[in-house]
Amino acid sequence: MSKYTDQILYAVEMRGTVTVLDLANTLGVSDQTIRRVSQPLVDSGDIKKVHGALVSSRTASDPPFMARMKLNRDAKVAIAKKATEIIKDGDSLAIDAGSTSGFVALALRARKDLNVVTNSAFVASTLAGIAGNRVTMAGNQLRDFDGAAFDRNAFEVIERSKVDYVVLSASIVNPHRGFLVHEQCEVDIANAMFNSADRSIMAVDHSKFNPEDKSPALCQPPLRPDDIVITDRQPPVQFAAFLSGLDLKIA
Amino acid sequence: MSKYTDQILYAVEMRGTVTVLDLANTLGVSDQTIRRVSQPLVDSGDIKKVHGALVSSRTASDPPFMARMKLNRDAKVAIAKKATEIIKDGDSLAIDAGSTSGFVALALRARKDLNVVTNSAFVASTLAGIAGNRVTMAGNQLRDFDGAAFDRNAFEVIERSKVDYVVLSASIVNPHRGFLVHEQCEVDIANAMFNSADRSIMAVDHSKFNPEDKSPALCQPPLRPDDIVITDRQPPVQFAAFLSGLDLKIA
DNA sequence: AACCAAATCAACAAAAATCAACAATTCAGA
DNA sequence: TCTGAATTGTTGATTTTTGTTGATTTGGTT
Repeated sequence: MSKYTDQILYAVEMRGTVTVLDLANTLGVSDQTIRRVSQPLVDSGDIKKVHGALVSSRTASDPPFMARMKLNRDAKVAIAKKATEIIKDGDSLAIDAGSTSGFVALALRARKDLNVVTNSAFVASTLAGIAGNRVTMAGNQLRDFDGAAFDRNAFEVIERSKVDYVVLSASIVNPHRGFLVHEQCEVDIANAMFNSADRSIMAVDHSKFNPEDKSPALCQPPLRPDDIVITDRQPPVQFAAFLSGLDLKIA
Repeated sequence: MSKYTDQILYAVEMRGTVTVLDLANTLGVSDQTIRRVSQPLVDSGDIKKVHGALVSSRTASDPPFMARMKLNRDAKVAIAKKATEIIKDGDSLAIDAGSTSGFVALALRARKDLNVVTNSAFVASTLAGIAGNRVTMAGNQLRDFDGAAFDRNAFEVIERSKVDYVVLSASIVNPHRGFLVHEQCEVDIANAMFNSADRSIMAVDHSKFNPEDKSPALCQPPLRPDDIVITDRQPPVQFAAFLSGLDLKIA
């Protein structure tokens, strides 16, 4: 039993399977430590081990929300880690329902005493597990494919909140139109969160920076000066003007 | 017993695990003091100690959510599987926030087009991922250790629902008093769900059938004739009278 | 079969946590 | 004010854990 045991068990149960390197990254320790600490868990049959990863010894047929989170996983993990360097214990924050935000929520399990309001059931259940956190789920009716709520209750709850940070995500970044998503309801929630927050953190991986992309999309609220943009690679030069004045962090 | 004992106990119970240095920091004393003061607590078994941290050793009646998910896992998996034989695609159901219910939710990922209302963020995010499901999260304010909601919104949402089945769980089964849980708010939610449902499914593993257990507890709503009880072993003979008239299924 | 990259393992050095002993501090009661 | 018990911080020795390095194994590919 080590101080990492609980977190390893949680990650394995939650995701069905986690690579050793992934765990090492999120817990901020070396891969060797993960191997050492997980050895007793494997011996006692709590979890199983395959080459490269730890897997839940439960019936191996339930990769929940995380399955969809495979895309650009490394980039998102890095971005999420960066976000935890900004957010401190005890901070209050709103988190949207994007997949990158899901990784931020997982990484934020390393923080404590957080005040969280989110419209994503995944984010809510991820962070509610940490004793000391106060988590508020905004909304009742969940969208089927990602468990996010966009009903009236969601807006009411968000609008009566006041938070230090809002963590937002985007599907596309366009040098002229800004951060874009596909659904109006997502923009509306983002706006409500944005207005409740002192400062915004926009988390987008490099694949979203596509100057050519002309697909129809809707604009997220324009960021304020000194709002934070976290990404995993230096964005193309076309975005220089658009990003000037923002606090760009490369994970 | 020192002036810090309460604070240490509180911190450990709240957070599940706290590093010694962390505690020293927040209490404004040296690490050595924390070790000295926590030593008697460790000796008396109130908390446990690992290298670098103190961890909660809460007894089986009230462990953190994820720990409970490990307890009697095989039994719960079997029970959950049985539940999926009763519940068909397209059914509507309410699910409470017990740990056995968490397994039922995982097993129900094999069903589709379900209408689900639950006050557990874990259950909600588990089932929201399935295309075709309509999932409603009842409640906004989540309890920290298991992500369950018991606020007014939870009751409002449940009370305006109408479902085929309610999946309930219990902490103890007593031959005279019935199915018991520890918190009044859990009973209240169970009652609300019970009243919204045509038929109840009570999911309890064999370890809960303890005729001796006298620990204080509150009664779940009394089941109606032909309501279903799923468990993993034939209950002791003392329960025969209590279970008569119910539809007992052994997984 | 041979090859490569990634993962694992073993072993040692570095870092962190623990423990024991002692000095400094607090504070109640004479 | 003084005394002595109890508590706390500090120091250095000891133990445990962790990171790193390099050799070895594994899984997959040509």
